[in-house]
Amino acid sequence: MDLADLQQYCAIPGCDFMQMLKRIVQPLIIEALSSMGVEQMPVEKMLQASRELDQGDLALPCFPFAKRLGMAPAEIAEQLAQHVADHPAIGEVSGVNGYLNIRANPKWIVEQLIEFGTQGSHPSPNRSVLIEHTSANPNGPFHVGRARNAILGDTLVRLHRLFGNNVTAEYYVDDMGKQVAVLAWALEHLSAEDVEAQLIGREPVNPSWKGKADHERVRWYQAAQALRQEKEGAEEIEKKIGFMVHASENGDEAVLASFQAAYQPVLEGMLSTLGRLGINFDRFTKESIFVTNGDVGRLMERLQSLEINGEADNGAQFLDLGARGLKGKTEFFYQRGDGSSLYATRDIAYHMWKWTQGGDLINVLGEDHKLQAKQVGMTLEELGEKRPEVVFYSFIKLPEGKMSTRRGNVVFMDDLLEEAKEQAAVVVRELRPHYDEEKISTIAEAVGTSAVRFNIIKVSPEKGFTFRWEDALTFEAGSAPFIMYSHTRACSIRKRVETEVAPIENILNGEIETQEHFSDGLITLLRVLAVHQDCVEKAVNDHRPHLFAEHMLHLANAYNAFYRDCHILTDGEVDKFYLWVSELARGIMKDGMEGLGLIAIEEM
RNA sequence: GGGCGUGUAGCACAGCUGGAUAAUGCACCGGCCUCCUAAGCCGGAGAUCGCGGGUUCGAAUCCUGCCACGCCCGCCA
Repeated sequence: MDLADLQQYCAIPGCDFMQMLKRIVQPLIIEALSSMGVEQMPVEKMLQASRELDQGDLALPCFPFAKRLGMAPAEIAEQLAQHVADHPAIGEVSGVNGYLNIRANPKWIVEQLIEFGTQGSHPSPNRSVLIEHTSANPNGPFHVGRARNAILGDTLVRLHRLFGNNVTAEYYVDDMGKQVAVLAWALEHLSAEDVEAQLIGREPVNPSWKGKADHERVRWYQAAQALRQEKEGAEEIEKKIGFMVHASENGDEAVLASFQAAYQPVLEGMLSTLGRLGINFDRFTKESIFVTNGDVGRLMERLQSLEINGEADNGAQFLDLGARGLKGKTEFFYQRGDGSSLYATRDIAYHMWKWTQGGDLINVLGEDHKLQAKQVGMTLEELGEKRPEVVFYSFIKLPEGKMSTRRGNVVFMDDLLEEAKEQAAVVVRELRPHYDEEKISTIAEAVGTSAVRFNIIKVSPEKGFTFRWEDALTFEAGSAPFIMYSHTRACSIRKRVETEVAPIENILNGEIETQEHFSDGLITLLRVLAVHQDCVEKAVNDHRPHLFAEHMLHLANAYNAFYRDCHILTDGEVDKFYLWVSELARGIMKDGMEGLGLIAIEEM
């Protein structure tokens, strides 16, 4: 196979280096097998990335051939190794323990990296996606319990962008529910004194957040919630709030305006917290617009004409989704007896609108929304629309139990970030006593926020997560600072080469000559670089960012091995090839960190 | 009761489209700064993969039963 063939393989979407190698090796193995008398085996499926990296890059288990050949698998593997033809891409072929192991020729990997970069000639997918995430009710400060949605969602946004997709990050603002009504009622009816009287015994607002509306106004919300629990007066309050909710659901402009006045500053406070984590949105869509613009009304009419529609005694409308295979409680109510809409109904209208925006839809939701999401999805299909893709996650809880804004047992993200920064600053001061306070502050902020994000994104979303301060504030291997540190090493080398030798561009222009000798650290790094794009793709397509987080840990670790084995700058002399590898890795680390929302500082 | 999810070393966590000695970090033990930032590197010890059956040449992975934990099963949002 010559270069032209290789390029052809590279033009296949989703083709990374391991797949290229596989495509090269596969026919050679089929040939070798047939020379041994084995035909028509699904080699493509059997040939896999090796688990034992010491043994090779690709492995073919030979056990299934044993019966046909009447030989021991170990023997087959060994013989097969003899029969596989040479190829420049293949470094070594061996038969061990019944496995045929194929090692890529590091020189070949380097040639591919030089020719194509880590992305190969991978065409940018350029798919449009609308990712809706967070969408937390604007009734109080962002707490750690809500953070998983935001961090997961934002990382998905970033990874899609890294992959080349066109992303809109959207926040669906719940501006008409009971929670907002409670907030609006409280702000209108309670004085600051009333609120504090109600919240005696609870922690006061952290002085650091005085004047931040989310922290201030949540007190009103909590006071109102407490009042609603009381024996006296609760009924009256409930009536008023019910009236407001009702009015909002019927699209009452004045009530909606009062809601907005109540929640907007809170929302802005939450967004500033998210901004500190690098989380931003392209668009905010208010739930109420689908009521006021008539979409919800039209939707309910359409739903009523469906054959699975049913009506309760009081006139409430539902769909019998049992007829479409839903188990358990099959009645899905979308309209109250009084004709008003429900949250899910508005959500359906919202999704129909989202589909008109011209992109695939991805939602990030807590596991408590699973049933609801299923009902919404089934209804959308019933209407001839597509279902959105949904990424679910388990809740973050505290060691002492579930978090709740209402009850006030929460860890605020603002406090966590402040604490993270402080802890990081302690470490920087200790490790780099010569840095001035301004520099320490910049580094500590980057390290603190990155560590918080990474701590949450590195575990798979369906796994329950217990928040622990000591885990969130770990800055060692396995954390964001570990990745950041490897990157600063690469930056540091770059800086030294530039100041002590010459501008990098001058050194790296012209041919890069590969070396004949490849040390362990170099090979380790090349291998990780070779699978990078594949990791991005997998994380994006499977909605599993934690896989990419783990890959970045591997990359940082591999860079450290390379750093150990391959000295770039020795006595004022630059090893051009090593510098090229280092610069390639530096760029990939930087992009990858961007994809995870980690801040790629150059010194720490 | 029904649906969905989770259960892997002392702790945390990966692997789950079946394949080798179950990966990684913390904690623990030992080694490495006259050498590009030691937030690092190298080595060691530590696992009946919740429990029982089944399918298979081969099971943490698939099927099945059981146990434990979480979430959901509102004309709430």
